[in-house]
Formats: sequence, structure tokens, C-alpha cells
Amino acid sequence: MKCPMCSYPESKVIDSRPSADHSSIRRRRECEKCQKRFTTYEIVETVPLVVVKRDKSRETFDRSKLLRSIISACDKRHVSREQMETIADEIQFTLQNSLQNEVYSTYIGELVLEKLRGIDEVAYIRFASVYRSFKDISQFLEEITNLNK
Amino acid sequence: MKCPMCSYPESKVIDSRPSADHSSIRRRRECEKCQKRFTTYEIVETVPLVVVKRDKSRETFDRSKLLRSIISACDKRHVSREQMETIADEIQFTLQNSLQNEVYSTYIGELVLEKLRGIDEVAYIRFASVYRSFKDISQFLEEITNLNK
DNA sequence: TTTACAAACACAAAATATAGTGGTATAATA
DNA sequence: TATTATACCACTATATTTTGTGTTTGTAAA
Repeated sequence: MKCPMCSYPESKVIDSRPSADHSSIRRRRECEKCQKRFTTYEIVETVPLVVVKRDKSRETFDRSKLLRSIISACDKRHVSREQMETIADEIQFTLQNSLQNEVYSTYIGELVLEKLRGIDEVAYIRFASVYRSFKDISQFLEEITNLNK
Repeated sequence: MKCPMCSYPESKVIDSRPSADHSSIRRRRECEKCQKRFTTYEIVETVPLVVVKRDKSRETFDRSKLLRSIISACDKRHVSREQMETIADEIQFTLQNSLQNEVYSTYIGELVLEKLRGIDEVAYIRFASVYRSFKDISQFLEEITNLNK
């Protein structure tokens, strides 16, 4: 590992500690040339998450886009911004921990529905109406009837 | 190191290679629980560069601020924006490769002077006049006299 | 000011990673 | 299409890192 001070390419580890949740490793290194010490982090490669849309086109996952869709479903409802952020966070976490690096937008939609269902029924129905493209009132009614089963 | 798929905290290294310039190490790991494999990178901690000002107050280094000071010194002079950007880049590079993570603003000033001196004398004098707070015309003259020595 | 916590430091035994060699597959490029 | 570069994979001997325990220090919070 190259020394950030003198750029010499070899250094040795003198201490190594996993982070509390083991999501990274902090190492303390010493340059073999100038003896200066520095810190490094080993982190999991972040694979950019690709979302496959209905028309099969692909785009990189965008948390703010996800959040916007949640916000608009919750408009005027008693759902706090914090709750919405949490939903977005949880979904992002779920996606990033899914084994794939490509996820279907429909899967994300289902995840949002699942979360909203437990928080606000109106927001849930609204999101479903957009997401599932309800064609007429009967589908609405059907979804609402299923809600309390 | 936590498995990004199943979140199990223990994994083993199965391959480890330094990058071409030794600025990072890529490791291939295998989760001890789910056996899935993933890649990690060990990178040097990026220490935010702190600038110590004349009054001893500290702030984080801001390239755009540095650039602004160069731009105003070069106002109406034949120095291209590209040259100014290059000066800022070179100084930032110098600072980030300096052994310290705290640098004195006076040091940055000297670096700018050094660069300007080779490019445009008027810009140089202007920057010096602000930076060194010339009190009267005699200091100006002195600096100008020294310029072509 | 006291407390609490993270980071730096030290040391040593035990466990694991590193780096050489070499093969395969894939993607980007000429 | 041939070429190149990169990632992934396998195997092995040896050197290095890891991790427990414990001290110290700087800094943030109470």
C-alpha cells in the first residue's frame, strides 16, 4: 500500500481492527521507507445498483427518485418525512443486500407497497393505483377490500 | 468483513492483489456462512485538509476559494482560465501530498506567488500586494525591483 | 470539569493473507 | 478480428496480519 506522504509503495500493517458491525476494517500502517504512519479502510466494493424498468431499459438506482414517489403517495397523509426517509433507507438497504446487482423496478414497487401497507392505507392505495396502473374503479375497490383481510 | 449478501460478519480472503500503482489493494473474499464471494478495496483514509489562517482559526481547504483569489489577481491579464485551473490543481496536489493534514494559509500564499511569478508579473504583484498587505508604494517598488533579478 | 468514546500505540501468539505462477472469460479497443 | 487489460479462479510456501489485552491521548458530550 502506497504511503500517502512519500509515495513509497510498500507499507506494513501495525494494527488492524474491524468496525463494530464488521462492515469495514481499519488498519494502521507504517511506511517501510519514511516510517510515517497512516490509516486505511477496507470496504466492500459498491456495485452500482441497476434498475431494470418495465420497458427493459436500465438506469442506475436513484434514492431521491424513490423518495419522491413515496412522498407523492403520502401527500396530505399523516406520514412524517422521517417515516418516508426510513422507508427509502430500508428499501435501499434491502436492494443493496440483495444478491443481484440488477433489480426489477416492479420489485422495488412491491417493496414500497409492503412498507406503506403497514403505515397508511390511503398512501398504500394511491401508490398501488399508480404503480399497478388501475384501469377502473373496480380494481380500486378490489384492492381496498383486500386490505383488511 | 461482513458479507454484503447475507450480512454474516466473517469472511476469508481468497485472493489479494495490489493495484498497479500500489495505491489500493483489491481482495476477493468468501463468506464463511453462505460461501458467496465478493470484492473489497483497501484505500487510504482521506484526511480533510485543514487550513490554519493567520488568526489561528481553522477551516477545511476549499479549492474554489483558492481559485477565486487567483482569478481576481489575474483580472484583465493574459492568463487563461485553464492556466488558473492548473495552478489551483497543482497547489491542491502539493498540499494533499504534503506530510501534514494542517497547512498554513501563508504557505498556500507562497505557493500561489511562486506559480504566478512564472506566468504574469502584474498578477504576481497584485497577489503579493494583497497577500503581503503592502503598506505603501515603496514596498511595491521593492518587489518590482526584485522581480527581474 | 468530568465522563465517555474512539483512535493511536505496544506486544506477542496464533491464524490467515500474500504473492508467484498460470489458466479462463469477458469487455473494450485498435 | 486480433489485441490488450482486467477480473476471476486455483494452488502453495512463507511471511505477515490478526486479535486479545491494556495504556494513553484527544475530543465530544454531559
